[in-house]
Amino acid sequence: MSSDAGPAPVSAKPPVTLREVAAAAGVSVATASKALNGQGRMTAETRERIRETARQLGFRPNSLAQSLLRKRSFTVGLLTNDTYGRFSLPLMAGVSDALVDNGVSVFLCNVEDDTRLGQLHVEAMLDKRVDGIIATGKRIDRHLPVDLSHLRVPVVYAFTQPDPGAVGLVSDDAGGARLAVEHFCRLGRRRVAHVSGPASFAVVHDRAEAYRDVLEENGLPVSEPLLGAWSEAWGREAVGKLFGKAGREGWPDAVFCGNDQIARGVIDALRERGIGVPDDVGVIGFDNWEIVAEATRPPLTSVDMNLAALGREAGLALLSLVGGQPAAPGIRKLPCRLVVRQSCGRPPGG
Amino acid sequence: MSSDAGPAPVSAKPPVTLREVAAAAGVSVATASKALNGQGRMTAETRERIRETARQLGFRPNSLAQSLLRKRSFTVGLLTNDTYGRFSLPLMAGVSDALVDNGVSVFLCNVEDDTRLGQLHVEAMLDKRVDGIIATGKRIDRHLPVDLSHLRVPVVYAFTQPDPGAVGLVSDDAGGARLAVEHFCRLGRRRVAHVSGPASFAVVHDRAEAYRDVLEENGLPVSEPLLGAWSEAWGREAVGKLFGKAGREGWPDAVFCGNDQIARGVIDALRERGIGVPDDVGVIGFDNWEIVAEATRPPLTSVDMNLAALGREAGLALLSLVGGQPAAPGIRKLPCRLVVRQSCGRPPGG
DNA sequence: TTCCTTTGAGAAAACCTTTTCCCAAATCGC
DNA sequence: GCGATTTGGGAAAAGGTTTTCTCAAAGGAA
Repeated sequence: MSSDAGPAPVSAKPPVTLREVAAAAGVSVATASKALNGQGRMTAETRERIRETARQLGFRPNSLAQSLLRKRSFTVGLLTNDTYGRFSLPLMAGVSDALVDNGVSVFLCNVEDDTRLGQLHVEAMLDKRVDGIIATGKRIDRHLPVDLSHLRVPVVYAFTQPDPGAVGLVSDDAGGARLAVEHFCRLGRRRVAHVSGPASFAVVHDRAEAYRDVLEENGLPVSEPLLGAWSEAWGREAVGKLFGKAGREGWPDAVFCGNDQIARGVIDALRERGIGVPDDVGVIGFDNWEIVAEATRPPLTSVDMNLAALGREAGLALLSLVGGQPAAPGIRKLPCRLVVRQSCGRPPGG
Repeated sequence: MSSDAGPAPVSAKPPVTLREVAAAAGVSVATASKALNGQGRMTAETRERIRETARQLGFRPNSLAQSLLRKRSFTVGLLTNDTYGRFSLPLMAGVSDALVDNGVSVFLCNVEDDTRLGQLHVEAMLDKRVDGIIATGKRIDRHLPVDLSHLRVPVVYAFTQPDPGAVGLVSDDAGGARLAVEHFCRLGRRRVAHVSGPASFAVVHDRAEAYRDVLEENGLPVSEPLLGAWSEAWGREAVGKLFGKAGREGWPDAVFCGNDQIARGVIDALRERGIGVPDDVGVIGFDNWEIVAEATRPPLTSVDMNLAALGREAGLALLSLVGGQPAAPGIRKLPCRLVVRQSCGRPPGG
C-alpha cells in the first residue's frame, strides 16, 4: 500500500530500467517502450497504465542505450581557442541556449592554440558520438589549430575562420562600423576620427573601410584611421596625436574606436585635457563590453556584435545540419546593433 | 596491396567497428577486444597482429557502447549560474584541464538562476550517465538554484555554497586579505584603509575581519571599512570620504580594496586629486582581473584567488570520488596569492 | 599410452533501448 | 458459420563493446 509515489525521484540508487517498468506493469519491454514513445498499437488503458507505472518508478531512459541504437546522441561539441575570453562567452551562452531547448547537451573543449590538444579533443568528441561540432575562436580571421574539414559529423564555424565550403557565421563588422559612423553623422558631427587596433586584424580593415565609405557618402572629410593596439594606453596615446596640434579647428568632434578599451582610453585622455565628452567630442566604442562601457565617464555608446544571437544561430544551423537539411555553405554575416549610452550627446535639433 | 595505411583517418564515413577489425584479423570479437585492451591470454603475435589491423583500419571504440557496459561514461557535468562570468571562466578552464588529462569530457550547463532550467540540466546529465557533477557559481555564499544533495553521482562544489556533508572548495578570502594587508605593513604603510563591496556578501566580512586582525597584530590603527558597491564609481566616491577631510595627516597611506574595479576607481580619483600612487598612497585590489589590473595607472597589485587551481582541485576531487575514494567532506579553503605590480611601491629600505 | 594441466581463442551473455516482424484472438463481411 | 481482416501485444534482433565461461589442442608427467 505504501506505493511511494511522487514525481520521479532522481535520487534512487540504481536507475530504473525499462525492463523493471515492464515487469511492474505486467507487459513486455517492447510494449513498454512503445507505450512510452507513443508508438505501436495498444488500448488506451494499457498505454496509460504503463506510463503511470513508469512515472511512479521514476523511470528515465538511458541516453547511452538510446544513442547507441538511434545513431544520434543529442550531444554536440563546442571547440574554442579563446580560453573562455569575453568573445566566446556570450557566444557559448547563445549556443547552449539554442541547443538546450532541443534537448542537446554541449561538450566544452578548450584547445588553446595547441594542435595536439585539439586533435585529442576532437577524437574524444567523435568517440563519444557527438552529432556535430561548433568551432569558435577569438579571432574572426584565424583558423583553429585543428583540421575539421573531413569529419563525419557536420561542423559549423562561428566567429572564426571557416574551412572553404563550410558553414560559417560571423558578425558584420562593416555594418557595425556603419552604424557607428552614421550615428555620428545623424548627430551632426562633421570631423569623425577613427582609432583602431593592429593592422594584422582583418576586422580593423573592414571597419576602417566602412568608416571611409560612410563619411564619403555624407560628404564629410575622411582622415586616415589611426592603427595601434587594443588597449586603453593606445587610446590615450591616440588622443595625443589627434588633439595635440594647436588650433582647435582641426580637432575631431567625434572618435569612432575599434574597441571599448581604446574608447575608454580616449575618454579618459580627453577628460584629462579638459575636452568635454559628449559636448566637445562624441565617442563610440566597439564590442559593447558592458563592464567597460558602463564604467566610462560618461557611459559609452558602443557597437554590439550580438554574439549571443550569433551563437544561437550557430546552434540552430548545426541542428538543421544534423537533421539532414543541406544548409547553404559560405559565410553568413549577422548584423550588429548600436547600444546608445551617453558618450555621443543628442542631435542638434533634439 | 593498396592497404591505405596512415594513422587512423578520423574521416571515414561509417566508423569502423570492433567486429570489422576482428574479421579483418581473422579472430573473434572477443579476442579482438582482449587484444586491444591488454586482457586475456594469447600469443604475442596474435595480439600484435590485431593491434596492427586496428591501427590500419583506424578503429576507435564506440564510447557509448563502452559506457553502457562499464557503468562509467568518462563524462562529467559542470553546472554554473554565473553566465560565463569572470569567476567561472578560469575555474572552468581549471576543471577542464584536470579532467582532459584523464580522458574525461565536460558537459557545460548554464542554469542562470532558474530552478526549472537547473532541474532540466541535471536530469539531462543524469540521463547521459555523467560520472559526477561539479557545481560552481558566482558567489561563494549562495546556493545554486537546484538541489544536488541526493543524486546518485558524486558532487563537488567549487566557489559556491556546498550542501551540508558535501565536498566544497572555496578560496581563502581571509587569507587573501591578510596577504594584502601584511604586504602594506611590510612596506611600512601605517594608515591602511579598506574599501569594499556590499555588506550582503559574506566575503566582504571575511576580508574585513582579516584586515582588522592584521592591523591589530601590527599595532596599527584600524579604521572602519567602507562598504559600498563593487564598482569604480564607489571607489571614486570612497576616495572622497577618505581624503575629503582637511589635514593631510589624517589621510590613509594605503587602501586595500574589495575588488579591482573599486581599486581602479580609487586610483583614478586619487590621480584626479593629485595624490600620487604609489608614492603617497599604496593601493591593492582583489580578484586580479588582469584586464583591469593591467590597465590602471600604475598597474595594480592585486590578490589572485587562484581560481584555475581551484577548478583543477575540484576536478581532481571529483575524479577521486568517482573512483570510489571517500574524500573528506566539508569546505576546503585554497590559498590566494598576491600579484605584485606597481601600485604599492617598494619598502622604505628597498 | 593415459591422464592432467596449461594455453589460446571463441561463444554467449550482458548493458538498455528501439523496432521489426510475427502471432493469437477478436472482429467483420457475407 | 467461415474466411479475411484488424487489433493488441510479444519475441527477437540490433546497436558495439566487455567479460565470463567453455572448449579444443597442445604440452607435461607417469
